[in-house]
Amino acid sequence: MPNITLPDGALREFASATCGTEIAASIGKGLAQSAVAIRVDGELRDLGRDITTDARIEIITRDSDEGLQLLRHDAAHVLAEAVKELWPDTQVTIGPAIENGFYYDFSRAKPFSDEDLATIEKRMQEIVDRDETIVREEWKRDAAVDFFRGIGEHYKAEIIASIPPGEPITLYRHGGFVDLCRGPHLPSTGKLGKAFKLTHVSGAYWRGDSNNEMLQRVYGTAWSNEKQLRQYLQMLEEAEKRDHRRLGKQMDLFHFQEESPGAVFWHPKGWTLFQNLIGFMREQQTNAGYREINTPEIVDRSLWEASGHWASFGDNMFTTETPDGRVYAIKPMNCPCHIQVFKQGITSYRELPLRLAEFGKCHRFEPSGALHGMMRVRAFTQDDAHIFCTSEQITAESIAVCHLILGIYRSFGFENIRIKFADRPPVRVGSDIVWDQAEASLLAALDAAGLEYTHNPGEGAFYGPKLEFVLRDAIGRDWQCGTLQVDLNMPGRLGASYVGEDGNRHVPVMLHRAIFGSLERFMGILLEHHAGNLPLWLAPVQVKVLTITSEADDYAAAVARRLREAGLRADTDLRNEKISYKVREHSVAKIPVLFAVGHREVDTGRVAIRRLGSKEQQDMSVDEAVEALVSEVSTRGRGPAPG
RNA sequence: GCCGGUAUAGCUCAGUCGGUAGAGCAACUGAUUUGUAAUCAGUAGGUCCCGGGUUCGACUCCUGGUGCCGGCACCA
Repeated sequence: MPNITLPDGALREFASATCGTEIAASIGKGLAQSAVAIRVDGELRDLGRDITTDARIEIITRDSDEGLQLLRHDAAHVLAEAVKELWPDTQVTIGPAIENGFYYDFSRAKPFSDEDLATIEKRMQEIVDRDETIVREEWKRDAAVDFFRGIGEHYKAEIIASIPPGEPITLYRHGGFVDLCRGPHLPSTGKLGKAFKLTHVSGAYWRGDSNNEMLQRVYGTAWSNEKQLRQYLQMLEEAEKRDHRRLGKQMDLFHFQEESPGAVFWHPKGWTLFQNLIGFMREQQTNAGYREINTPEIVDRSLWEASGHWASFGDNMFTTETPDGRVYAIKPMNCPCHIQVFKQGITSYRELPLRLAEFGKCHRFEPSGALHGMMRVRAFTQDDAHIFCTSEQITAESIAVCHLILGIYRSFGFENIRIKFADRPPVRVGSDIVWDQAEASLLAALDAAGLEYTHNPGEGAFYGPKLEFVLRDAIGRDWQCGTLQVDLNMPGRLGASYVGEDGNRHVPVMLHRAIFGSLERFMGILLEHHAGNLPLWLAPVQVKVLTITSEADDYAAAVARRLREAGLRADTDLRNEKISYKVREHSVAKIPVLFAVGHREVDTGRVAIRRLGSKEQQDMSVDEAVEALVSEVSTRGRGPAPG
């Protein structure tokens, strides 16, 4: 006679063994329909599993985040069932729920085609219509391995064999399909509903290891109702319109071409924007006590051998051999060069922390498949800096860096920044004591700054732990931009030292930090974030003065001159075209401010102002307009104060 | 690098069975002097990604590259 406690504290008594389905039904018809699983004393379970003892429960519905995860997981199983029905000799492997959907990896000789995708989706629909009961079974390990080997599912057998002994093996069966799965699952395939769609196919390595064979992955999206599915597909369409590669063309900012894969050809407007980013960062850094330097782009291989990069990343460096037989690497990073600057002369502890910054152009021979617009390039500009300090100064400097990074991101309109803390990797240099200290310093900085973060175990650099500041592109792909790394290795390796209070030489700690990370990547994300509608202070062309008749040509030119004299980036459009044509064209080009001038404005000394994205017009004197814009630009990016 | 897809005018894209290519926009010329998201007419524009092959003939078929796109792996 189990007593069941509901989330609101209500107690219900059931005659004998009960189950989630029965409990949900006893509460209400709606709940019974939207129920997908049940949490019993904290453990997620199938609705149909018996509950024989007193328990605190919670019904998981398809509308909840957890329910949606289960729905997506079920979609993966139904996908696998469909594929097995259509092509029985295909082997199944794994199929988890992911953000927005699910995938399943299959092993088969022939990759899936787009036509196959449509066929599979249709069959999945049939399986949903069949409403097959999903049955949970507990198996013994060896029996399960034998079973899957027996039916030719060698990947499944391998997975089960690698499950630690003692852990329960559960299989789920629906229709003619059986899969190893921890569960839970929906009661039947019909519960999946119609709100799913297969989206694309791709290759994926077995167990995520590029030494293994490549499997065929099918991706899909799934939602709790069809309205959500429609909204998601619509969001993808909208996101495509703000793809930075498309905006780059539309706004005439940059291009790529075959002769230099992964390298940007900057056009005048794009380069203006690039310089605006650098100018802003330069000002912020100077205020934060950084000093700017510049170091060579081509450096003899011996320095890279000494730093350790030649051994670890030699294959990913561009190199050049000169006629005199020397081999140089085109720098993939600035750190070794910054240490050379630090090493000049003798540094006293009184000079620490010493913050050296560089807008350094780096080249990395990235794998061809990694290239992606401006987000992943082979030639890029880092807003790099290295802070040389004592170990006592790590935490304070780290806090300052975190504040600087977040304040700057906020200036560009980014509010939701994800921070990842990556700690010691299996292969690393330095003693555990030193690592303890480095990791603790970063964590202390995060705590002191009151920042939330996720933990990325084992993902730190070989020389030290790091924080990664991650921004998201238009369609939800994450890109690391800023970074803060504690390096207790390289300064010593390259012979850097300072004279301490005790008169002895000590090896300084080096903090690596970048805020944009790569200016190219940051600009890509910035463009997508604002859909190309850049804030006034960043826009390459801020004001366009449009004439309505040619009578206003001289006046327009004079107004544009006034704007430029006030420090604004302004231009005229004197063409013999209708005003609506000009408004459209410059709106498409994302010019933030349009001034229209005709005979009325000439007579009164005023301008008709139209802001991008608005249909409203404002009438102002030229003086008022210039003042308003100058004042708007001067508050550039200074958003709400941090904290 | 791996799996799949793809490459035609400045841009977006059509092009059937193998018979040397077309549209819209942009550009250019002319007309129009216009009041807030496309005025009209005309002109010009092509190594159909590159190399090799099959063929009387290749944008089209085969083959080897390269770039790009979507993933996977990688990302100091």
